Amino acid sequence: MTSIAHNAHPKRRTNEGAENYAKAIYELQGRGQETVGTSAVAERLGVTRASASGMLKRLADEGLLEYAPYHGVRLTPEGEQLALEMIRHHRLIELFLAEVLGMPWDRVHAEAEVLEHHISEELEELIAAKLGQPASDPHGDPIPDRDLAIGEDDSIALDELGAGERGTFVRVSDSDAEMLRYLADREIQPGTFLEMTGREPFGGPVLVEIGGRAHSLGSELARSMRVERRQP
Amino acid sequence: MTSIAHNAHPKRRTNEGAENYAKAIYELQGRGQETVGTSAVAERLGVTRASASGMLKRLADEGLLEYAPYHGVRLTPEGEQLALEMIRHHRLIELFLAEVLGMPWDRVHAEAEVLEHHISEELEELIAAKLGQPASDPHGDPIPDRDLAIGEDDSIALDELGAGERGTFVRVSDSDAEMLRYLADREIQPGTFLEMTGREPFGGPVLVEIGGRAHSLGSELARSMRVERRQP
DNA sequence: TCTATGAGTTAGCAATGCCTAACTCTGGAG
DNA sequence: CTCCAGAGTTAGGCATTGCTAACTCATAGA
Repeated sequence: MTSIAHNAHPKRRTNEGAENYAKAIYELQGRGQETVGTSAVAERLGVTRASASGMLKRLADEGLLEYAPYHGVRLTPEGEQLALEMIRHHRLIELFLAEVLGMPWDRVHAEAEVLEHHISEELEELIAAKLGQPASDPHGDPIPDRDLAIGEDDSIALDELGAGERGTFVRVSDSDAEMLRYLADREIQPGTFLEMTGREPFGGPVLVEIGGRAHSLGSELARSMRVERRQP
Repeated sequence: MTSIAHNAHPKRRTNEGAENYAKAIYELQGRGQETVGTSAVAERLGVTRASASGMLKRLADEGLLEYAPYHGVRLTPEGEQLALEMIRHHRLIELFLAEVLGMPWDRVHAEAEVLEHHISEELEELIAAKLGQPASDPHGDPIPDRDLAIGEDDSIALDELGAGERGTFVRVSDSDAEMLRYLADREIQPGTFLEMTGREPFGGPVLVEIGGRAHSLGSELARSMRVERRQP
């Protein structure tokens, strides 16, 4: 008699907490080797400092990060692998939802944020295959490959581009749906060439020309958009 | 300043427990109005009786089921809605994985079991649209429609078919991967016509003819396969 | 150097959901 | 009608992950 529990969830050890923290820390760490503070992690994840502090301590015990009390954390190689795995899931899912199911650009992030923790390795591979092993998601963010290698990012904020300089818009944060809708409405997508024509002072908008049309982009937006400088 | 926590998970109150219990009870209740026992629920979900007992009490407090201590539970209309919502998710996901991503028949169940709790209403609708609002999943199970109405099931177990009777194989439980592989190997799928030619006594195999070929199917399998009797 | 302030931590509690151990109830055999 | 076996429940834990309240630490300004 091979009676099997119909809906048995084998060893569903919920790694979701660790996965979210690892991803948040990875994104906050940036290129540098700087440590990340408890408050920054807490704000990013929308929890209190106390909650983050407790969690960071636990994740350090698990070997996912180096933790110097009162002095911040840094991911260990294992922690970084975990973060990259989640980022790969997230971006593959975003692209899949947009390409295959036609979900609007500004809504894929929220869906991917949940699903990234629940797809199997097999499904990840099927999605990647369906999309032809893509190198970047619909927002222009690079997708780590199967071995979790990720291209170096030499982009700068649009904000940092000098007047008269040209560049290619490469990506934008995927987490602000309003910003994404604004850009989509103006047909500004990753890959677009642009020229910085000038800027208003005192936090005023940035003036760019894209495809022959002049746009005036708010300073907050100009800080979120990443561009690759084009040498003249 | 509309600073937003990047990865904030709004009100992620984990309904997953309730969803799994509701689904299990729905499936155990069958057509009838009989109540379902604590042990049956516990076995189905692979938890102890004590765990199930506590959970049933809590779900009753939440209005998902009627609970008479020592006398079993029955879903309330709200509980049934919840169960049907999960069943719709589950079966749409199974079909989607098989049709769109080419995942093998015997592996879609496990993946759907997890994902069913995590897709948004919007994604559910996009999947249903992509599949053309399908009426049944790859195992032949009916999919509740958008309003959660589900076709009445007048199928019987293959086991109950008399010798010489004919029928259409309509579905099989999706939860035993080995059984599914066995059937797939023999090209026996929902929709196939068959004729019961006889059976061995004392729990022996059932003899059926399918597409001109004779098959001898184990009694456990014959109890899991559902057929619609064909009037001569 | 001293201290206030903000960053960080600890303590104690809550909700979910599972466990084992020990109890009680129900219903059928005698 | 009684009693017992098995079904069901309660009690007491543990792990996860969040919270508030109250504490400590680090450091920059005076």
